[in-house]
Order: sequence, then C-alpha cells, then structure tokens
Amino acid sequence: MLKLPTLDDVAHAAGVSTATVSRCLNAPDMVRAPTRERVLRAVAELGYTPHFGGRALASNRTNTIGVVIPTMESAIFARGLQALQEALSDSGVTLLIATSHYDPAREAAQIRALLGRGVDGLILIGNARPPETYALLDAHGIPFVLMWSHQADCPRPSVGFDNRAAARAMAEKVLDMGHSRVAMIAGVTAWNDRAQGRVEGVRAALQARGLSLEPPLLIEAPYLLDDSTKATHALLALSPRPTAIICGNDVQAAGALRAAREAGLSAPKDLSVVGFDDIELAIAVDPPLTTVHVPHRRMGDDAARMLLTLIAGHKPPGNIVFETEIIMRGSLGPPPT
Amino acid sequence: MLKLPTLDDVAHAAGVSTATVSRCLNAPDMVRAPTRERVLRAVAELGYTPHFGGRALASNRTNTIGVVIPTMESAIFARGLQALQEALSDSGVTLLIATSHYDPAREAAQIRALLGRGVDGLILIGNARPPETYALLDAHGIPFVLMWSHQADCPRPSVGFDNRAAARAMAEKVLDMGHSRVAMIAGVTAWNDRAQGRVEGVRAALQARGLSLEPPLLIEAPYLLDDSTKATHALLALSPRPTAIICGNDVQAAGALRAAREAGLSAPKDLSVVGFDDIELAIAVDPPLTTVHVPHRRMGDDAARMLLTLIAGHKPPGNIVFETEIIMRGSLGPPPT
DNA sequence: TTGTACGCGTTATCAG
DNA sequence: CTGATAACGCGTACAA
Repeated sequence: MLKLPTLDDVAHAAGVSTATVSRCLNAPDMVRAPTRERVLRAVAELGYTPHFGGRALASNRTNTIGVVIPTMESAIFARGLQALQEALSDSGVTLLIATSHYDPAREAAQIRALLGRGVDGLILIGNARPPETYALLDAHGIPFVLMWSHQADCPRPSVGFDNRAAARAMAEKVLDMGHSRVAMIAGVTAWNDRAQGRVEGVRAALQARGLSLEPPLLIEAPYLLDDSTKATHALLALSPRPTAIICGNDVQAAGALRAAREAGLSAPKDLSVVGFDDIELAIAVDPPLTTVHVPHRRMGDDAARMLLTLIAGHKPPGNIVFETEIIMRGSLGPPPT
Repeated sequence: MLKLPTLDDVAHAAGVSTATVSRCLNAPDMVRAPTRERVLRAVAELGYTPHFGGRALASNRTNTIGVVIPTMESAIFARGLQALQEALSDSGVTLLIATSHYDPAREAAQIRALLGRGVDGLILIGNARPPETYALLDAHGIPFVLMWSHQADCPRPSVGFDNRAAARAMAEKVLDMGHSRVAMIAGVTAWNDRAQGRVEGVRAALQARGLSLEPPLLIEAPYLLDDSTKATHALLALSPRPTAIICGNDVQAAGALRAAREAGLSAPKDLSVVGFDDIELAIAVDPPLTTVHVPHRRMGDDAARMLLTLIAGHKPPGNIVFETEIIMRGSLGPPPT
C-alpha cells in the first residue's frame, strides 16, 4: 500500500507552504498566478488528491449528501437516483445511497449512519415517518429535502407531486371508460404516504360515483411482480369479477397482466389494468400499460438543486410540485359487454 | 446546526478518558464490564456517533468500499448491488456506489474519486479496461474484486461466470430446437467483456454447425428497450428473416418481443427470442423469456466476502466461478415450418 | 485495566 | 499575497 502524497509533500515540491497549496485548490483567486501555476504542476506531478478525512475534520463539510430510498430492486427509484447523482456531481458532490426496505426503523438507522458520515444534507422519499425521525433530523439541524410526495399540510421542503390527485384522475379515466366494478391492488400503505395517497385518490373518485373501495376489492401487496400476480388471481376469483384493476405501480400492473394471461383473460378486452409511475417496464409488457407518468428526472434534478440551496444556507425556495399526466396505452379499454 | 457530541463529551459524561471510550467501541474486550457499561450508557444518552473523518484520519481506514457499475437505470445490477450492500453492512462497511455509463474514462475518474475518499477496497464490473486503469489500481495497492466475469487468462481476483460458455450453451439450445437462421442483438462490446464473451459464445456455437454470425445478422445496441426494438425491426426486414433472435440481455429480449408484436408476429410461433441475466422483467413479458439465469445475489455475497478477506490482508482465496443455467420459458420454440 | 499525549491531513485565523 | 500555527475528532503507543 503506497503512501499517498499529502499537502505537505506538494508544498515541499512547489517550495511553498501548505496553506498556499490549500488555497490553490479551494480559492485559486487568492493566489498569484505564477505561484498557483507552480503549485498545480506539483499537484499534477505527484498525483495528489486531498485526503477526505482530513478535509472533513478541518472544514466540517464533506461535499457528500445522503439519500435513503426504500429499495433498489424495483426500478422505480433508479432513474430519479441517476438524475440526482448527475446533478450533484456537477457540483462536486457525492451521493451516498442507502436503503430502508420500506421500514421506518431501518430508515432512521440509515439516517443515523449517514449523519455519522458527516453528510451535508439528506434526501428522503415521502413524508410519512415517525415523529422521532423528524426529531432526529431537526435536532441535528441537517438540511433535507423530501421527494416523491406533495401534501399541502407538510411543511417540510419537498419536490414531488400529488399522489392522491394523480390516482384520482386515473380512476376517473377508468370510470369514464364505463367500468363500474373496479378493484385496486395497492402498495403496502403502512408508513408510505405515496401508497396511501394513491388509495385515497382512487377511493375518492369511486365514491363520487357512488362506488366504494373496500376489501375484497382493495388488496395491499408489496411492490413486487409475484405478489401482485397472486392478488390479481384473488380478485379474478370474485363474482362478479372486476372489469378493471387499478394498480399502485407499474410493477404491480405487470403482475396483474400476467395473472390475467394465466387465467385465460385477454387485456383490455376481458380486463383493464392500469399502472402508476411510467417506468420502462410499462412499454415492455403486452399490452403496454396505461399509466401515470411521473417526471423522474426532473424530480431528481430539482431535489438536488433545492438541497444544495439549503446547504448553502439560503432560504427554502418553496416546495416544488410537478403535474402528472396520464399516458394512454393499450391496457385500458371499455369493460366487456 | 447542533454540535455533535465528541469522544471527549462521552468521556466526560462517563467519567473516564477518551481512550477508554474509544476502546469500548473498537475493542470492548479490553475494558472491564462495569466501566464499559457506564460508557455505553453515556454513548446512548448522548446519541454519540464517531466522527467519520476523525476516525479515518487516525486509523487510516474508512470501513467503506466503493463499487463502480456501468449504470443504475437498467435493473441488471440492482439485485447484485443489494446483496453486496447487505453482506457488507453486516460487517459494518458502507458501500459507495458510482456509475461509469459503460465508459472506461468515466470509470477511471470514478475510481480516482473513490480512492480520494479513502475507500478500503473496490468492486468493479468485468475485466476489460485500459491498462492505465489497472496501473492506477496497482500503484495505489488497493484491494479490488471483479464481478460478472470469469476468464481463465485474467489473473485478477474475480467472482463471476463464463459469459462465453453460457451464451454458447444458450445458442446450442436454440439450434437444438431446429433453428438455422439465427440472429443476435448484442450489447455494445467496446470495453465490455461480458458483451464480447456473449457474442463469441453464440458465434462459436453457430460456427460449430456451419453457420456464421456476422452483420446484418449481428447487431450491437445499447442495453435499452427502444434500441433493441429498433434493431429487431431491422432484423425482421431481412429476407429470409431470422427465426430466432438471441439477445445480449433480458431488456433487449423484451425489446425484441415488442418489435415482433409491432410487426404482427407472435412469439414463439413466428419468432423465438431468448435473453440473458434472468431479471424480473423476464417473467413480466409475454411470453416469458427463456433466458440464462445468473446468480445475482450469490455473486454479490461472495464478492463482498472476498473483498473483505483481501482487505484484511489475507491471501486471495482463488477466483470464484458460478455455473449458469438456462431457464426454459415460453419465448423459445421450434422454428415455423 | 486505564489514562496521557501525540499525530493523522486539512482548513482557517492571524500576522507579516 | 503568503506563511506559521492552532484547531478538528479519533486511535494508539506508552506509561502508570
């Protein structure tokens, strides 16, 4: 293991003090051009990279921000993450990724771990979490931004959209198609305001037309293909069976389509299925999914930008709310006659 | 911004020296039980977390390992990453994730960034990279493990499988079905030994039966749905057109199925399609994909374990090679008569 | 078994 | 514009 060159080595090689070298790297304008040139040459020659720990210790900043997402396995958060990462690396900031498996206790533990690593800020998904977690955040005084949600009554800085309204709009689309026996496969709603909002939105739309959304027509299932397939089979065993299934996300919708096939039903002729999120999977399945388009990239971009603003000590620029859009593809059609 | 509690604060609260507190955390056995208990209580009460930078500086270790994957957007690496992360966090190690977009220059830059952050080890995907990158690694003396590949002539520690052999076996399966006009949509092979190996394997199988694999029957495309759909349309325009398409991964296979549908062909009756990797997508599409199963989780597990061994200074335990397995599902059938 | 004291690499505050 | 020098929080010889 080679010993890495230190500030001192560079200073020695360039014939200046460590302070000057440090300045060349952090505030080049404060150094005369010829000196700076000499120093930078020495830096290049030695292949010097500042030691992260030393820097963190001395400056109390890490140029690192942490994000805790529920999971990496489903592709839901991948694109947003990538956007986050790109936006941040433009500012020389590194992204530290942790996962909570949709478990608030794990999320709190991950936040603690991230804080221990001295992250300058945090990005979290959604706003439903125990008060202790918010207490931890507030006590620490760390800047953070919530993604994927927008609720008017949540005073935290956030970049997201109204899951409830989007789901309601989708349900209305389904009803407008003429469906009157509508079921929903929802994500697990415990500590998940996105899943909750989507259920509420669908329920509101149904109730406005005199329909209700209760078990057995409402099933909660993890955001996984197999669980959704199983749930769909249960729904299809009902009599009369539903003519449309609204799913909590695209993965679940893909699972529903699969169950329909297994049951010998063809979508959308015998059964309509709609999803949510508009991930790549939506156009891979047959029929392609009618779904709610979510602006993954722009959410990531804007969340990064907002967090950097907060870290810089500026005022929270007000929450950002995106509009969603229903993408009509083949999986939604009129009910069978 | 609250000031975080330091070792000194804990020491003060527990009425001991900082050295004792440090020992309680790093080598509990060296401290008498009653003392330790008192200290740990203080730790808990103050919510103390060791300062990452300080620790890194003093111990020259970060308990962090870095991984550079090509991309997060396709789900290919997600499961392996999750496994890595879980295996590592059991050992109190944090995973730093960076992406290269399949670009060797970007990979080198990310490695440099990771080294600057003082990672204790690295995980890299595949073994095809410029000699300068290996030179960088060797000069630094950092332990690293390669994943997803196994080539007998590569002397680096690795945990993977033989992409060439797996692809060859798959191609033979296709040929055994009776296909004689076989095309391939490969991943971009530049600096990607997995993609290269898969092409070579398929080509070898075809050549053994007197067939060849050259353009226009061989097309390279990014591992994305749309590109593969486009490539498939080009293949379907050939005359005579291929009766089977072997794809570089499952995403491409899903794209091929989509193109077939668009062209009014039904799989596997009119066209057989096979994939590689066995990600969740494989069972979401219709027909479900016949594909090569890759042991994502075990690869992640073992790579983590091997790297930790290397970091601990033990001998490289020899490369780990996994067997792959062809999973027969619906997308491969006999050629149309 | 516990405490003292130094050094890790960097930034930031002062003088000059 | 540049150079000394004092922190920053922790691990670890060494001493007690």
